[in-house]
Amino acid sequence: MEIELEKINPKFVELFTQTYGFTEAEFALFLTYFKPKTISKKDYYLRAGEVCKSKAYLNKGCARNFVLDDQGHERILFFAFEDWWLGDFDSYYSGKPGTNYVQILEDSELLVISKENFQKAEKEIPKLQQWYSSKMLRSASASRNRIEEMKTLSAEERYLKLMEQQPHIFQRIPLQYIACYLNIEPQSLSRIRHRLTNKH
Amino acid sequence: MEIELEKINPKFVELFTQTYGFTEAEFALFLTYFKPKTISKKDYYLRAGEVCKSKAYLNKGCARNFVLDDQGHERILFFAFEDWWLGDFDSYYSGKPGTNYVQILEDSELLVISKENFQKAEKEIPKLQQWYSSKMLRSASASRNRIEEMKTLSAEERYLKLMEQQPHIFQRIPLQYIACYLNIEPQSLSRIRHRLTNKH
DNA sequence: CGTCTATTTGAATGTACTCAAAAGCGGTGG
DNA sequence: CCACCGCTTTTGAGTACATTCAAATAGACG
Repeated sequence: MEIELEKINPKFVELFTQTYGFTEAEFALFLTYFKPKTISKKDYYLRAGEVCKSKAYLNKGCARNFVLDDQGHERILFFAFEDWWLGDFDSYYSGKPGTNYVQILEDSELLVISKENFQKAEKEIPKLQQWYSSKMLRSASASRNRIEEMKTLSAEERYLKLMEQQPHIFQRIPLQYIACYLNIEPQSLSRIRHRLTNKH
Repeated sequence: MEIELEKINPKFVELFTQTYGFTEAEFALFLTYFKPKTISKKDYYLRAGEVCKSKAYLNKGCARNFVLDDQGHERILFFAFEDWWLGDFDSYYSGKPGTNYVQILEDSELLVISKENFQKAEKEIPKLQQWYSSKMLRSASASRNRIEEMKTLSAEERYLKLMEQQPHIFQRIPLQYIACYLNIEPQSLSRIRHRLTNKH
């Protein structure tokens, strides 16, 4: 199955051709390693217990990445939108069954590249390594920042910060999931929102 | 200044010669890039605002890595002991001034390697890259796990988990710092400990 | 011994929680 | 188009955990 260039998010093309300087030939080769895949709302790209054997570029749609805690409650680690990559980092690199669920929240289009194909691509296009080691760095750095936020901020402050930094989330994600992401009970989030709107 | 092999933590030697298969010559070369440094209790290896231009192996002693939050309160990210590496990851890789303080808690011996020397070493000993990309992975993974803990566990549970997983910390680190690390007020930690000892 | 810091104890407060139920919203089928 | 069902969000009441402010006690160091 061929991937049609017109249907690909321009950011994808830009990332590899501009930022990482792929030649046209390299980019075309790189693309051949991907397979398009569509997943419907509420279905899963990945479940805990599975080994994550591919990276998936989220071309269109959105998803949530969560784990289950000891009591079986969902804990949302992050939401993914267009131009994000889906997967379970730890499982992908360790080759062991992972703990992450990736559930699709809107009918989505993915570009999936298997681990084998990615490794081939890496050998043929060494620039690829720069891309993912910088991605790794940013991911580690983002994790550290999120720890800080969870430790430092009150529920209300976490809500306000999210509103300020990623207001688009509120356009597409149900409040209950946002509450879970912020580690607030849905009832409490509702009260916080009530309090804030009545303040002014 | 030469580094005396006998004074180096055997784990350091083992890591590079065994785990990463450095030849004797490679290891000897690698060592020449390091400079020993001693820092006294309460002094700093690194302060916020400085650019982190080196990696430091903590050969002996211990340290705490912290940042200041918006209100100027210290937030301890982790403690470092023998066989850890000190620095500000983000600043090191970005080349920009960092946010981390690294304060020495016991008179310590470091082996310091500058960014330039490390880059030289990388070129001469390609195996080195494997080492730090796997270090990066583990660090990112550890960060994600800590997010989970902070979100999921109560103050008492966080305390008990630390007691179970890293009891040695309590031998060397003042309770106030442990409280800060666990994101608990020192008074609350004291009460938790009181409650738990009286339970039995 | 005196000073400074760390730890403990006391009392009052508040934030976010739990349990419970009502209201709102969206989709489906009659 | 309306009625019903399921799911999301809001509202209410009571509770618990950890906090703050304040002060006492204990420990470390010169």
